[in-house]
Amino acid sequence: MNEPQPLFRALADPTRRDILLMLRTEDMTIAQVAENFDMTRAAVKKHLTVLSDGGLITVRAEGREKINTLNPSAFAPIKDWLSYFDAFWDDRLGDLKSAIEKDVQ
Amino acid sequence: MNEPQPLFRALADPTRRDILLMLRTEDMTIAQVAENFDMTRAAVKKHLTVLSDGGLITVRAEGREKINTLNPSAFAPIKDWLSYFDAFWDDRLGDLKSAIEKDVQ
DNA sequence: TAAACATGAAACCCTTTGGTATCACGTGAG
DNA sequence: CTCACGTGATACCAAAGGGTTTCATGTTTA
Repeated sequence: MNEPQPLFRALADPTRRDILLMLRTEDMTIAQVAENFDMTRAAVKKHLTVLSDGGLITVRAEGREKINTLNPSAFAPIKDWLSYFDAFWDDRLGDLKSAIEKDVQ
Repeated sequence: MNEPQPLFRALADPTRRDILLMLRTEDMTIAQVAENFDMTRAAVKKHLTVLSDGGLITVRAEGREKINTLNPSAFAPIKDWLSYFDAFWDDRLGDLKSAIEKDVQ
């Protein structure tokens, strides 16, 4: 449970990763985000939906505009997943240590 | 340069993420990996190719077998990319600090 | 109220992707 | 040498993805 799939999916596209980088410095409307890309507002809106599905952004209405805000805490599951491979490092270092010790004898 | 796209792409599929987790404990042939999934060996081979393109595994021939080995150092670019959002945290905390100080006056 | 504006949503198109089945090829064991 | 075995590669298929166009809806503003 707590499926990280929508999160990994959201990060798999370079346009979406660029959007996230943009949103670090300021919240933006859909139109503002779209200004920075050579594609239609509709296409950008689709990307924003995927980012929202992944929990990476939150959207709030402000009059007729929708303000998109970065939600950096959503990166946690990815960091957690990556940490599985930190343990791997420890194991390998352990193996190396054992091998060396065995070799010394 | 040093495009992380093949890396993000490789991690976007749950089957490929599971393969990586398997390879933490031991190197495996294609057939061995395929035993753990309900799909053909050809399909698994495709996933392994994507993982190799992303630099996440290395493959060596051993007789008529191909041994797939995890390459955990390949995760570095993802960690680097994620660190862009650690800086964001610092910025926001700075903003909060400024807001509080202003509020106190 | 009427018109401009920001967005939502659906239909459609082409490409990519995850999967299959099939056949060819190098390697190992009788 | 033969034949089974592990793999590589290709053609093929259905579904998903990224994009466009078009139209509908709610919100300002003149």
